[in-house]
Amino acid sequence: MSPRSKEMARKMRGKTREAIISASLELFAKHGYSATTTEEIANKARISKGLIFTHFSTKQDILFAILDEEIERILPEFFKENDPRPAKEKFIALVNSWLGMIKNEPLLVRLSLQLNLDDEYRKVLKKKGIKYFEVTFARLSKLIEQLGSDKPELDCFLLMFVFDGIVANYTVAPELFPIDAIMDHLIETLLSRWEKSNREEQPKKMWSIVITHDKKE
Amino acid sequence: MSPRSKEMARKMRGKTREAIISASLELFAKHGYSATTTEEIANKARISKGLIFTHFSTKQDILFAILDEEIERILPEFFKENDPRPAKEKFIALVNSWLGMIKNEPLLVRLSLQLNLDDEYRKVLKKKGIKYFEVTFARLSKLIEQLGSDKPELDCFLLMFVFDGIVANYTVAPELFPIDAIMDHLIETLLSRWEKSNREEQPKKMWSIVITHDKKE
Amino acid sequence: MSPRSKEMARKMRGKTREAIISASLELFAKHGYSATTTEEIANKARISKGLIFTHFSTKQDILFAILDEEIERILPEFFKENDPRPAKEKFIALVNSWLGMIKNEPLLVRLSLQLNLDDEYRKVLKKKGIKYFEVTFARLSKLIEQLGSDKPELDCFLLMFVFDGIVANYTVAPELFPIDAIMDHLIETLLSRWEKSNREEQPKKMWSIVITHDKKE
Amino acid sequence: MSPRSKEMARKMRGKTREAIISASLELFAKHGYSATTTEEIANKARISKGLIFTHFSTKQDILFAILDEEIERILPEFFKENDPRPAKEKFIALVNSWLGMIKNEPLLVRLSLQLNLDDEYRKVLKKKGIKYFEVTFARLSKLIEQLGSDKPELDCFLLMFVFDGIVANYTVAPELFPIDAIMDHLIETLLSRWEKSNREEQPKKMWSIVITHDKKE
DNA sequence: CATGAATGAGGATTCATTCAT
DNA sequence: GATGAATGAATCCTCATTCAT
Repeated sequence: MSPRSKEMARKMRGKTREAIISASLELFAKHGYSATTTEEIANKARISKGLIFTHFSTKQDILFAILDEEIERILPEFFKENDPRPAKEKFIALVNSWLGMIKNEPLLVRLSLQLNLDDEYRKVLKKKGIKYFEVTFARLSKLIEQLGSDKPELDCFLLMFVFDGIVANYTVAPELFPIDAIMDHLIETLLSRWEKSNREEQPKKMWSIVITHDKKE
Repeated sequence: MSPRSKEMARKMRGKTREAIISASLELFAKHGYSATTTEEIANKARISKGLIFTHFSTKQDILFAILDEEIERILPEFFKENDPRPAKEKFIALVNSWLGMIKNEPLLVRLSLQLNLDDEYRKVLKKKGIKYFEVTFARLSKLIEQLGSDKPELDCFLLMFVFDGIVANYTVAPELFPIDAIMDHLIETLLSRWEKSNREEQPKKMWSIVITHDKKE
Repeated sequence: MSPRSKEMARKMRGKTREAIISASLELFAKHGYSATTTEEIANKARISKGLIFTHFSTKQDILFAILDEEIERILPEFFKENDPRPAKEKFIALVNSWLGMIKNEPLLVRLSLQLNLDDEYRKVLKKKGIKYFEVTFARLSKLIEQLGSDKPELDCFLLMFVFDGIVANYTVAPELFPIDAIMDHLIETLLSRWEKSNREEQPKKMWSIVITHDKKE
Repeated sequence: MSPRSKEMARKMRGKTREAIISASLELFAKHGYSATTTEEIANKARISKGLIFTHFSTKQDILFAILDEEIERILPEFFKENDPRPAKEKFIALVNSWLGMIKNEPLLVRLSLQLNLDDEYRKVLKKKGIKYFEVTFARLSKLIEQLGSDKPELDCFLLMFVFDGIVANYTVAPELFPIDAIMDHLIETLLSRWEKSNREEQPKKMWSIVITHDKKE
């Protein structure tokens, strides 16, 4: 008799929206954004194709919503300022939260990595995530410096590469990579080096890159 | 047709084929396989759309040809057996050749990483590259062990993650990442640790992962 | 439900119905029937989309209701029989009421003209308005004859063309066309000619159509 | 063996383009732009749906091409300057060419009239046809003045209304309207009036518009 | 071999209409 | 009656692939 209450309607919309985003995230992450069809999204979300477009005006908008909302949801963790703990604890906490993010949101980080490999979407990603990256890099390298590294920026790049490597491998086949042990091992290696590097001489350069041939074009 | 013109034709075909593969590789690597159209390939290769299909029966065949032929072209380097040099030299050579591959064939490794992130193509990739991965992993971890690592497999994973991280970043924006210095730094760190690890006690575990919340669904 | 509330309901229904018809008429007339969506109608009528379909079973039914009810509302004026006034007064009254209709119901006549230009809807229109047209034509040409025209049918066509021309122009940009002056001028011209044509000789044919080229197809 | 010659290819494209434009013109004119589907166009043009979009990037582009190219093709006739003939001949020639246009290009003028009734497309039409209208109006009213009319602008409007009325009726049912006779009659009426108006007094105003009721809203 | 016009299945998006509340 | 979420057929448009030349 009475119309569906506003409250109810809003709840329905929210639920559907969630379903679309969740289905899209999984499909985008696993099959790629371009290769995912709106029909697949509708099927996975168990809704009709048309309903998608009452929530998002284009397929691309779903992607942007994921980036905006989901990444927003993930990031705050990295921005805790005024952490009073000693550098080492903060460093370990940061690494932990990073690794935790990969474990908790494998689809999101997998999608991010994919988009980062795409000339078109890397720009979008950069715009949305730029502060995150810069702040993280700045904070992390400062922490590393406080921990005794003589080359904090190189160590910082190294960590970030390792994280991307983990994303590239663990998120697609978690059972194959003992990432906790690997990270344990890396962190121990780094911390022990940094502790020593205060007292010790750096070793000489022991190797160098040899480019065997140049890529024609 | 005289034999000569037949040969000419083959050479032309070879050239066209090369052009298609080269154009496709670049486009696939930069915009993704799905997002690349055959028209874009034809334009970049400066041929007509139809000609593509006298060389490849489907778009997917171009991708497979890239994987088969190009990856084949890159890999042999890693399979030199019976290298008489000492372990450290061999290790450094291997790392070098790996890094060289990234620098020489950024498009190829970028594409490989992309495909690895795709549920469908990862299988294809695995089929084609499986021996490469296993052999490399086995050989590398053995080398690492010989160099004194007490956890050669973890170190090996670490190195492979770093390489994927380099691919994920350097191949899309080479100017931003001083990968030589970073690798230098990593190798030094590892080698110096391995050298010491024979004599020294391992540090206690200093950290651990804490998963803050589980992903619903 | 008490009779009173039933009546209320009918009144409400009537109001909603009116709102739908009024909104539809404006949108159909300005953007075309096909280009108008039910959502636009609902928005303009300030009701929900679903409510439209408790009053009309299809979008086309709204159009038919407009044609049936609104045109019905407009037409009776033209059918006053037994008007005892002299022919000239009746003629002027008819022209006046016609012009008044264009001014009072620009949307309705604009929509009618549009539908008349559409092969599919012209039939519908014809069915609904056929008597109107025939009766008007018959009556008007008879009046014109009484006023002294030697070619009452041609004059009648002429008048009807002018009216359509007015609809085609005035209803979309009323500020640009001084239709009163134009009609004044036309009526004077016609009346003065008819008055004279009783006494005078008709002029010879002074011109003729030359079709310069036929449309290929 | 050899590829289709450029010449040949261009001819094919041109033919297909013509077919699309011709089919679209007919369908747009008869069923309306919005109500015409690309599938109908393809069917009528006897081509596949996809081929349409190698010639026009959107359905709207077909419409614009029709307006640009076809109207361009029709108009020059009206712009012959420096016609040395006397005013009356020029006037009759202009009316003739106008009527000829309606007879030769009924679809085009019918479509134009339709678009003129649409708020959105009237703007487009105005932009494309603006000079045509202004120039025609200016020239025609000047001619009419030379022919002795004391109200050349009103007569000019009148003529243009009649033409729109002809378009609105003749183009949809040519068999019903003896437009040659009607125009004959109109032109005679006008010419004879203009000839007399030099000598005679104007008749008094014999009628006036009475608006019976104002449109609500 | 080479071209590019042509095809048609498939993908994104729209929209009249239905339905649970 | 009233709402607006939901549906799915229809529509516009894309693109891998074919084919006549």
